Amino acid sequence: MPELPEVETVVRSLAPHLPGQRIRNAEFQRVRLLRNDPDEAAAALRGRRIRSIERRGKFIVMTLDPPGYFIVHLGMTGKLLWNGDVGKHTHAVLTFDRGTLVYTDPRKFGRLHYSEALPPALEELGPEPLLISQEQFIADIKKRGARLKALLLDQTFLRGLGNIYADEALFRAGIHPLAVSRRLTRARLAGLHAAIQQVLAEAIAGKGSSIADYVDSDGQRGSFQHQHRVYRRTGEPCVQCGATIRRTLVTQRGTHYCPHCQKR
DNA sequence: GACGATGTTGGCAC
DNA sequence: GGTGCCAACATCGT
Repeated sequence: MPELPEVETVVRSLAPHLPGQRIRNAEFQRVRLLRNDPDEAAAALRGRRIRSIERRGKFIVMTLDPPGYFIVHLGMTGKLLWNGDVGKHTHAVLTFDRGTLVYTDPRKFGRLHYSEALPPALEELGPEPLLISQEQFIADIKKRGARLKALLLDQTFLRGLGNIYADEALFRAGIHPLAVSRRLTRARLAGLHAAIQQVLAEAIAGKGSSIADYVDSDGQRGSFQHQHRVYRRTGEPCVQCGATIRRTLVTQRGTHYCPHCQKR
């Protein structure tokens, strides 16, 4: 479900509620997505305060006081709901003085993790796409020989892009998803850098894309799905040239592109 | 009812 | 070390 713009939206919707609040109680189901023992995680969280909540790539990091981290990754179908309903797919509930934080995830691809230190997966993330300079971005890509879309999805290369925004950025830059990274010209890579930053900024402004069930912590859907130019538009006309949008597979992921606007 | 698709990523093979 | 494939899971559309 959630890529950078969706996770950013969830974090922004939680920021007014969480910082400063003390965790009165924590309850976890015994499910694979919790990295800890449920009882140990609950015991570790009880009594601690949330000092801050921030996004790192697609991870949500809550810094605690006394020190520690509670880390959430929403996977494909994870939701963090403020005062949300507890249901069949609820795996965790944190109770505060002034509300509850409910984690729900039907497919269980998400991750919940209490940790004393920042886990390696977070340390190994690549740069933030909204912060990386054009020069650095071009230099990094020039070192790699992967197909460009696979590289954009690699979180250790760049943090935060997923299937939707990789397709949308490649379309805006006019680059074929199977293009070999190091063979692209500097000019085209400069265009890709700009396209990534534009599409992410616009998607954040639209509060993310709600394809099926994505919502922020207040249960609000995003609107950016209405601005998608290629993602899930297979068979429809290209908004730029009218050619028929195609779908193929790259790294087992559905990949949408315009065969006329995105030359290899 | 079966089959294939779905916003992710980590582990394994080459 | 870089790259690519598959599995983990539930649900929905054809």
